[in-house]
Amino acid sequence: MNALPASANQIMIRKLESIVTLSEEEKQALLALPITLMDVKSNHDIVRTGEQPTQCCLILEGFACVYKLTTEGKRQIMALYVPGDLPDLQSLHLQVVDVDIASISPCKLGFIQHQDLRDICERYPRLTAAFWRETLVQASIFREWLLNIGQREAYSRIAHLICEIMLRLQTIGLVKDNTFDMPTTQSELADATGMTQVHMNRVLQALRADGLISSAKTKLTIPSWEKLKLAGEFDPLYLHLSPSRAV
Amino acid sequence: MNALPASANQIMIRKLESIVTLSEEEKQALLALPITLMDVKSNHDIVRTGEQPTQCCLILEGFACVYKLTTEGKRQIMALYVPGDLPDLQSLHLQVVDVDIASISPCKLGFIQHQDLRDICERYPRLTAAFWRETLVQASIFREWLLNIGQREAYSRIAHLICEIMLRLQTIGLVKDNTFDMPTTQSELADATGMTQVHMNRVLQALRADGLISSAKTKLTIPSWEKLKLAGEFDPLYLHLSPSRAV
DNA sequence: AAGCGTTCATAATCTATGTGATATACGAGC
DNA sequence: GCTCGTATATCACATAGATTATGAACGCTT
Repeated sequence: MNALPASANQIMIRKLESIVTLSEEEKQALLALPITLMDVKSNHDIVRTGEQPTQCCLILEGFACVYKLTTEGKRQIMALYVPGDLPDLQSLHLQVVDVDIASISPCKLGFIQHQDLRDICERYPRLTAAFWRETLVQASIFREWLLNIGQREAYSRIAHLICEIMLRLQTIGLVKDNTFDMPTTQSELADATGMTQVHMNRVLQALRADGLISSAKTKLTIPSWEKLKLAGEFDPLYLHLSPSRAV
Repeated sequence: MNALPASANQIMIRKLESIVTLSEEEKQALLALPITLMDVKSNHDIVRTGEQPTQCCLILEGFACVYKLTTEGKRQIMALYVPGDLPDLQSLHLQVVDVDIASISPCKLGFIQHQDLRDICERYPRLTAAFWRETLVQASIFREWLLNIGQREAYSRIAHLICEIMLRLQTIGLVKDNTFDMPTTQSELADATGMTQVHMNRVLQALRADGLISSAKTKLTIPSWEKLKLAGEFDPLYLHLSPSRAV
């Protein structure tokens, strides 16, 4: 654990402002929130099923995910988390964690004590609403993933997922020239979309062949947002972004 | 809309008590909450995408669901709601509804004004936590459904869904002799599990042949909870029931 | 009691996706 | 520059589940 730079709080503020409006006073309060930093390697378990955390995790750099395993060892990734996200905000009110949360790339994390969050929420009721709203948006994303996995075929399913990640990265300023860092393996994308790595590979190639995506190392470029959006039937309403951020 | 009987509030209290503990004072406050009653027929839209409700819906009798449609008209049911549930509690903090909510059987509904909920939450902060927690449990159920649809084969997928419904009905006292009312069509179950009605019919017959379920009209009987639980890999942790309710 | 809509059941055929195996490319450390 | 581990790419083949259709059973409504 290192010393505390101001930027961790600012990343959280920027994220919250993508879904709510904050007053100057509320921002000041958030800026004063103590955040403990930690670096983790790729594929590092951050929170495990059954734990009862006393703090929440904030992603500052890198990608993380929540997943569950079936008894046969199949893994479902239920969400991908990008900088600004609070993957286990739920633990503030659900004592026992029922999922595993892990990094899928090297990550810089921040940890915020539950007690500090409770205090700040008590003093600024609109922050309660803000954090609550954040958990509701997460739930909304789960719903959309259910639609995606349950009803869409592989091709548009992947297109939809890429649209979502791009838009979420955009709101925190991590997209430049339609290009962003996507440090996910095909295996992880497969586990996130309920398909096999082999099929993921096949379909990614189809998407490349159709000019919907192009990649170099972990950088992903979207030549035509409109075309990808169409292929993925993507409607960003479910992300509940502030009016200024909606696409 | 009819007159207000006391039972609507009590159903909500019973539901909340399955996931949190309430003080006498908090229960009194909930009992005083004005709830407007309404009866709706089967397959009636309760809330539609794009609406901005000023009230929340409470299921008192019957089953409801949230769903979304793809552009090709395929429907994914993302959740089933039973008496005690608040299907659109999210609308308290997400202005625009991004799903459709509909009854799937004749329902008795209660409506609670957002403002009344906000007032009661302000006066009793632990009720804020209770309602927030309820939305977090809903999110947890979405996550489990993702695992179910993404990774489990049809047979255990259906077994899992039936386990969940039975347990949720049990917490509000709607199961007697391992039997409960399940007014869902095979088509709706298919849409909830990401499969076709034809295949749902096949697999339901397999479950019956294996003695895991038996049905008469809309009544469903579970001869052996343990066997069904095993078939569905069912672990109720994700429902976050109060210790006394956990199975 | 005839007619109509809905649900359930069943069959034949088809296809998107899974399985398992292997090869190749890439990167990190020695 | 080699070695090992991990990620990507391919292939041949298998199958769970989709699709399309049709008939029977069961209320409702007229």
